[in-house]
Amino acid sequence: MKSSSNNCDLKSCFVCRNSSTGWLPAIESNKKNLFFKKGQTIFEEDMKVKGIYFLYSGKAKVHKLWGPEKELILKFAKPSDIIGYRGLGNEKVYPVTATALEPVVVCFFDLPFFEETLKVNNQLTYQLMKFYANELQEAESRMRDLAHMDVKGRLAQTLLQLKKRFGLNKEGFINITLKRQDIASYTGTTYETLYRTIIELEKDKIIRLTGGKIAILKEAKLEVLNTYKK
Amino acid sequence: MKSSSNNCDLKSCFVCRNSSTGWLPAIESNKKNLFFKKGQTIFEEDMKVKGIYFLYSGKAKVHKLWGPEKELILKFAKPSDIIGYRGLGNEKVYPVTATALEPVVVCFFDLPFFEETLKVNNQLTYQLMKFYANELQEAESRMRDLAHMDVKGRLAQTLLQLKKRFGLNKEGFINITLKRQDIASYTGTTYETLYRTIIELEKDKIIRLTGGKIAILKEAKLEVLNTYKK
DNA sequence: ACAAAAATATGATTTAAATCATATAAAATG
DNA sequence: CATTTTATATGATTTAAATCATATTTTTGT
Repeated sequence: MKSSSNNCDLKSCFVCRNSSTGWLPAIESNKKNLFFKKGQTIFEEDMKVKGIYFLYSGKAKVHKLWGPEKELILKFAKPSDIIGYRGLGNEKVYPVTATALEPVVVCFFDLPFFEETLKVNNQLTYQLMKFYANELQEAESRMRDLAHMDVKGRLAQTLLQLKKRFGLNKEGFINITLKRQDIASYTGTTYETLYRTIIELEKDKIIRLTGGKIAILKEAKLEVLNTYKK
Repeated sequence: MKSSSNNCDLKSCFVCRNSSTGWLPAIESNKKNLFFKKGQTIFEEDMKVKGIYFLYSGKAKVHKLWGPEKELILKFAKPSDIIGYRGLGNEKVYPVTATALEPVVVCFFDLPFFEETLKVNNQLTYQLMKFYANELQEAESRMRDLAHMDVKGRLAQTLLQLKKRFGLNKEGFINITLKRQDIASYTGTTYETLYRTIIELEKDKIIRLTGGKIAILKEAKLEVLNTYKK
């Protein structure tokens, strides 16, 4: 993990977009750019919160552990996403781990500076509140789905969300490469069950799998799977 | 549902506690007290957001539907709790339903007034942001548990949370009366499975069940059940 | 380039929990 | 108060998904 400070453009991330122009120099001089390679931990569950991170380039996963060998992935993050914000509640430790899925550059603000920034940028606080409200709604929807929807439906949802979030490349494949295990951990199932289910979707020509990439062939069918039925 | 306007004390709810004293008269003249009887819907999933509610007296459940006959209960609310705040994101419809579990009085602010209140009370916005951050952490923990913890562990957690949230009465029973179905819907399981599991805890003398009330006899055992094991 | 480690691929088996079915008790309602 | 509705209680059966086991392919580190 190297460190530098001239990288982020002061335009794209959540803080920069929602702070007053007068505050940008303060951001400029307080931000730190950090570099992580694939597989490296950006911050870790139960560690003391040091600050807040913004993804500048690369992709990462935000996950919660369950015992030594299970996890639930909460979020796949892409450039300009906030990560570490979950640590802003009353607890002073991160409730999640963030791991780089590819080489990653983040923009980091330590907690004192970030709290200062919130204090002098009410608009930022307001937007952050709204952001949390949306995240909460999403989390609660997924809670309901984990409780009641079957794996196939949840996998359909995962694929639709990935498409929405990461878009498609020129060949029409979803623009992120994930291990099967990570897809399983996001969907809330085991590797084996995920494997069988995804193969089933492929056999039914609803999706196409090539070299770790996924293309959605029949989006409408995924939408149906993702809905209450019977 | 009757309506009045002199009921809430301008002290206990989240908005009153976090607004400047100068703003209290505005709150006074804009709040509406609404009355609901047991079983009545306070607001409903997919309905246009009208405003934000604070429980003044009584208890309520906040739940999300799954098809016509399943649901997941997200929250049991008690006096001074905010409900309806989940509607503050980008969507203009409530993502959840709120239903009175007993006779309920709520304090209601319409959305324009509430947004105005946020604008002139930065401290309130900041506290609300923190509140959301905590709710999000809780929701994500429960997500992980729904994905990986068994019903017995989740029931243990439910009971511990209910105790923490509603306290005990003089006889040492948790201060809320719930139908088995509601406990099941909160725990994320079916009535039958909940029934068998709760009876098992009773047989093991970990809890005591009398007249719809629940007493925790061996809290430590519930804590253990609620943890990763094996 | 090669060994070791990680990821994928699948079949077989087990298990937790959902579903189905039905009886009884308690509560709400005209 | 009688009746309909709602909640509780339990046994039997089915099913989805986890677990176990193992072979093959692909990556990665040295």
